Amino acid sequence: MAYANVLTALADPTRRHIFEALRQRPQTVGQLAAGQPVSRPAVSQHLKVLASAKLVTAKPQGNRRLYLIKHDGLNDLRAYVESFWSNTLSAYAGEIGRRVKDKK
Amino acid sequence: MAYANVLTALADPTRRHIFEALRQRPQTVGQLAAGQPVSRPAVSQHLKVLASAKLVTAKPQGNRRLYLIKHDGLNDLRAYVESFWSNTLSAYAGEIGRRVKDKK
DNA sequence: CAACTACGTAAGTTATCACTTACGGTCAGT
DNA sequence: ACTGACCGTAAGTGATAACTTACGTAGTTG
Repeated sequence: MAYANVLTALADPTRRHIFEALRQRPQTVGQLAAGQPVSRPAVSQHLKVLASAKLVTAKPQGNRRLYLIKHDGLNDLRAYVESFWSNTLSAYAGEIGRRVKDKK
Repeated sequence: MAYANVLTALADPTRRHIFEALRQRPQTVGQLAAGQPVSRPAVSQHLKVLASAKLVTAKPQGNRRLYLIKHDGLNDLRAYVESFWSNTLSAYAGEIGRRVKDKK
């Protein structure tokens, strides 16, 4: 059920921008805010959501906090997406037979 | 960029329930509404969102509309998730240690 | 034709969420 | 200790979105 938090976290465009900015390299809150059209507190709030979804983590360094991506944070979502690929086809096969189009 | 619509579509819990109900078997709007705690028009609105995200499609059958999952609708999201797996690790290599000294 | 069914859409309400400014706390440097 | 930089949180506001009821439309049946 952890993919639910991941989906809601990545549904927001600003949050995706932040997440993809961290994909390039770890960054502090100020650096992230500089690359976004929103204020710094807004970035902090978004980072809080991303952290609660286990997508990012903070590494305090003196005065600042360096945020970086948790690589295994997408595992649940990945598994969820993968499961649809093989599951629905077989489930549909018994239900409506040949009407499922095989686009391949 | 199509994964954005997919993310927002699957971010809503009710919409996920509908989507996963269709995963079992194709269903009409009335059947879907019977399995959900919301009204039938609400299900119709959710199906509209799912259809615009290319996650489901409708197959009119006489009086009713049979909805079923579009299997390739998750391809963009899948590719998006997959791309993170291999990309971030290499991008992060050697970056953290350098950031410690980096003063901005 | 009339009545019923199944569905989509319009209109309106309410709750949620993303954003702002203001404030408090922590750390480094002077 | 004082000052400034960096950051998180509180409080308040505006917009969005999920839901409701009411209505319109297309198809089926008697």
